[in-house]
Amino acid sequence: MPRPGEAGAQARLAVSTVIFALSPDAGAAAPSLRIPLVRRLREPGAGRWALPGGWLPVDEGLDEAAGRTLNETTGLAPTYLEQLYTFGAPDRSPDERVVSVVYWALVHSDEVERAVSDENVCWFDEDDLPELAFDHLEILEYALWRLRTKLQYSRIAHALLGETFTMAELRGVHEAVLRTRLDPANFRRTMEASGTLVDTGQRLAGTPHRPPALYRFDTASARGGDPIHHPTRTRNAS
Amino acid sequence: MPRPGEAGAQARLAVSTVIFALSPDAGAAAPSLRIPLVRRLREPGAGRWALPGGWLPVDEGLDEAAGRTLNETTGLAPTYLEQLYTFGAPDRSPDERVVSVVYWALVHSDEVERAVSDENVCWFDEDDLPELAFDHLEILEYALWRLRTKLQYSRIAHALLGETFTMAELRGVHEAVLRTRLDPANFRRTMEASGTLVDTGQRLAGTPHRPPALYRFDTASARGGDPIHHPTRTRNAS
DNA sequence: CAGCTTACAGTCATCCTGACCTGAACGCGA
DNA sequence: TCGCGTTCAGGTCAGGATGACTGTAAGCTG
Repeated sequence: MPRPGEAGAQARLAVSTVIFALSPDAGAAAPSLRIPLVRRLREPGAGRWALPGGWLPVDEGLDEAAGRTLNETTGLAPTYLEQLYTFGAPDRSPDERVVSVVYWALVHSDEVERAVSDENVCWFDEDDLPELAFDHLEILEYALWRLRTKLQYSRIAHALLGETFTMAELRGVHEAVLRTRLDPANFRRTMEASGTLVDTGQRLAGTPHRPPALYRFDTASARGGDPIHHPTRTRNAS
Repeated sequence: MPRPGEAGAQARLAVSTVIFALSPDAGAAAPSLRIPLVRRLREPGAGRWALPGGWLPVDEGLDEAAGRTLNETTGLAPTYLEQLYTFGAPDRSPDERVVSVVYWALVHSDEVERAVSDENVCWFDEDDLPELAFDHLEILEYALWRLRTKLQYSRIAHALLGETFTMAELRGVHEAVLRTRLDPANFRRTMEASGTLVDTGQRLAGTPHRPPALYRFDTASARGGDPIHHPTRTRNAS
C-alpha cells in the first residue's frame, strides 16, 4: 500500500464465483458435478456464458461481494465459500483492464431446486460445458482442480449434500468429484476414522435392501482445515 | 465481468509480496527465516514497517507487478514466486479502499548478500518482527502458514538454497521452516525416494568430519506440483 | 593413533491403505 | 412362505510409508 494520490487509469475490480453442485438425480446411478453459468447480455462477449459475478463496490468486502453477487444472479445460498485465485492478465478482457477476484462455492443438492433457472441462468454438466467468455474456462478448470485436491485432504464433501446423508451418498460425492470408483468398505473405514461424522441413530427406510444409517457432519470437529483466518465458511444469503 | 461504464468510486489495486530467505549464518547451528520489510515514509502508517509492493499499473500483469515491485524495493530476484491471497476488507486501510493481491516468494541465500539494505529496507527475523502497518501481520502469518504447509507436500526447500547443497543443509531448511528436529537418516531416505535430488558426484571438502555429498535439484522431475496453470515459477528480474 | 564429528546404510515396529471376505438386514418374486 | 437378490457393515490380510534406532565409514584434531 504505497503512495496514494495520482488517480490515473486503473484496472477495474470484479468478483466472480465458480459454483459446484451435484446433479439432482441422486437416486440414480452416479451423480455428476454441475455448474451454473449466466449468459452475457452485453459486450464484450455477449451471448457467451460466464461465471456469476459483478463489480466490487467500494464499501463491500470481497467475501460479502462474492456471496451477494452469487445470490443475486443464481438465487443460491452456498454452504461453502472460499477464495480461489485472482486473475489479472492485462489482455483477459478486451477494451478495459479487469482484475477478477474469483471464489468457489459448494451448495446443497436440495438448494438447487430453489435455484433460479431461466434462459439466462443455466446449469451445465462438468463435461458438457458451452463456450465460455474471456478466460472463464481456465478459471473453471482451476477451480475443479482445487475442488478435487481439497476433497482428498479436507472434509468438504458434506457441503454438497443435505443435513443428513448415508455413507453411500457421501461416497457417491467423492466418486463423482474424483471420477473414480471407491471401495465401500475402505471408504467407510477412513471416514469413520476421521471423526467428522456423527451417527444420527436414524436409518433410511424404503430401500430395496438393508436400510443404511443416516449420518450428520460434526461441525465441531471441522476445525483446523485450511486458511487459519478469514475462512468465511457457511454463509446464509437471501 | 459484468457491465462496464459508470466509473464512480472504486477500490485501488495494490500488489505486495511476502519474501522469505534464510539467515546467512549457514555454517552456524540452526538457520532461521528472515523477511525483508520496507519502512513507510508517508501516511497512513508512516514510520511503520510494511510488505514491499506498489500500485498495480493498468497495463501490467499481476505476476509481473509483484516481481517488479519486489525487485525495485529490495533488489532481489526470487527463485520462487506464487500468488498467496487477495486481501480486501473495506477497513484494512484508512482514508481509501485498498485491495491487495499478495504474493509470496523464496530467494536463494546467496541472493540476500546482493540485497538492498538501508535504513528503509531491513531484514527481520521470523520471531522478532516489528510493528507492522495495516493488516500486514495477518498477511505475513498466513504466508508463513502456507510456506510450512506447502513444504510438507511439495519440494520447494531448494528455492531457499543455492545451486548445490548438502543433505544437511536441505534438512536445515526444513527444520528452520517447520521448527522441528528431523531425524537425519529418515530425512535422507524420504528425500532420496522423492526422486527430486540429483547427486552431483562432488563432495564438500573442508569440513571437520566426513565430507558430505553435494546434491542438485532435478528441475525435470519438479512437474505437477500445484497450480497446474499460471504457475509463474522462477523469474529473473533485475 | 585415539577420539571426535558427521555421513550414510540398514533394521525393526507401527500405522495407513488397498484388496478381499463374511455375515446381517431388508425387499422382492416364485 | 421361502429362497434370492441387493446393499450394509464389520472383519482380515499383505504391502508401502514412516518413526525410532543401531552400526559402519570417512574425514579432522589433539
